[in-house]
Amino acid sequence: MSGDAGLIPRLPKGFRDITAREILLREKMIETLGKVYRSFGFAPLETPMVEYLDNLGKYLPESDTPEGGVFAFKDDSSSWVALRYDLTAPLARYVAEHEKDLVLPFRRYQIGPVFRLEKPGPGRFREFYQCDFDTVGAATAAADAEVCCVLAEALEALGLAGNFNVRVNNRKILNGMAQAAGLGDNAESLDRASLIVLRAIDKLDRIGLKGVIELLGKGRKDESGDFTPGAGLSAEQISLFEQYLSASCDSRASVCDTLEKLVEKSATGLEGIAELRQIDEILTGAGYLEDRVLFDPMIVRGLAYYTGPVFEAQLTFEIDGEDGRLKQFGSVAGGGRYDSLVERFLGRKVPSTGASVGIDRLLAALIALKQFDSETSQPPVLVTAMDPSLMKHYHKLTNDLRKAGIPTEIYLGSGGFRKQMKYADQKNLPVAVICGEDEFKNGTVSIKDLYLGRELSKEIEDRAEWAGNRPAQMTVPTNELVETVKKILRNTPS
RNA sequence: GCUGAGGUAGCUUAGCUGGCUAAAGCGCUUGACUGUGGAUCAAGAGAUCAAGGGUUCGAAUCCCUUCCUCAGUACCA
Repeated sequence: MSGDAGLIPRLPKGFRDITAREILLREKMIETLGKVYRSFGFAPLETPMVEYLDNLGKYLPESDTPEGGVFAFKDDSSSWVALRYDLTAPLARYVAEHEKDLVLPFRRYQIGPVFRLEKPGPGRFREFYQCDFDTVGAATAAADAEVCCVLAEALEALGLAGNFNVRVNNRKILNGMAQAAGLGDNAESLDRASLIVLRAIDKLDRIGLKGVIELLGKGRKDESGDFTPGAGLSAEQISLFEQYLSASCDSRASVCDTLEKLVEKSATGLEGIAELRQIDEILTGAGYLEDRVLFDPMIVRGLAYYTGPVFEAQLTFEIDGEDGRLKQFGSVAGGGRYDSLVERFLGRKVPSTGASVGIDRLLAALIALKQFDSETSQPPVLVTAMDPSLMKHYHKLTNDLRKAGIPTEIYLGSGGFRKQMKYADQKNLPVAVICGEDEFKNGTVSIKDLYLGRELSKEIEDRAEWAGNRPAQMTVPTNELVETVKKILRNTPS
């Protein structure tokens, strides 16, 4: 808020700076996820952050201006380009463009930032990381089942075993319900009422059964007084959906049985059930039981391009929010089958399925679980610069430590020795190496264990004892520097 | 997008029925301590009270506009 030069430094809305600790944790996560993806045969791919707007499918039909939700601009030839808003649309472009060279089914994973021009919220930013994996050109339920396996393995590799479940539903069943209720009999495009119904079901966990039923009927007014118009269904139609909504997710088989009765009049719906049964069979055979993968009729997942099974991974624990309230993490990954995405380019369907892990929320969860806490990188040892004329020597000491694999920095700031110690303390460094005139003359260095010193200071009241007796400090011959520092670091909890 | 609540030193806040030089804690700088972090003590720096306009003799305080933040809600590939 100062801006003395008249220019106010500020970050664009919805973006954030990410600092060391989080970056290191994220890199570790990415490494883990990549390893799991590769173990299933997915190969990494990188596409650029920018694509032509029409390739992403985000343009307004009448004008050539972009639809909301994307960062778009014109390039030097006045073509509209946009920052990618997910990794699936670029994949479709890639597959269509290199169709002839690819061996199908094509498996790839991609990890990187995506951008959405939306209202940011807590934990929701306009730039965030996605870790996608997809299988392109595989139409069978085996490919869908595998997506569930990858998600389960990925979350377990991150140390979340027992703290998550993967939930599966099928868009064909949802569409079948709409048909059974006499809403839209068009399996491809949904009418207005069906849209509202699907959105309402998606909100079940947030607004409750009552809220959903209000949305199926006339509409719903929320706490803030805002009114959302409903689908305007008849009492009869609503009661059909009520049965759907009260379906629990016991065993996968029983979910299929329950839903089958509700959609028995819809061919699409029955198709969806059949697919789920196949997925169940494969998962069960492969040892992915209900403790890891559930069938959940309430999963809807956006409304865009999904054509079959849809997936969502949820964390099942809660943590204390800053305000003391319990906070749920909710969905950390999602995906589904999309058989029509490549069709825009090639004119024929290319059956594809996959999912995306949202790194940022997962990272927050892992931090909350203290999963990674002690594994951040080693903070550096500080070589202090007491006597400027010995700078050469300090660089030599620094180098010796660095060559021994110990991260080491040399003090480069201004100010006296006292300030240097304070610097080391404030940065929470573990060790300070001290070499003044005296040490240098004797061919020694002094090494201070700052961690131990911090502990000792709790007992010491007296300044003379603290400063004068040099607690937690030892002087050794210069050639013992590396060994001594190593020994101290071994005993320092990080 | 809609509804509501807010923006006062780096941070957390007080002041808000208009009235001395806008207050405190934490943090920061310096010294006591000329080669030693913490603790203690002392001194100091730091705020166009979010921005712009209006009412008034006088505005952090009242009114309008914009921006930003927070909560809920809508949309969301």
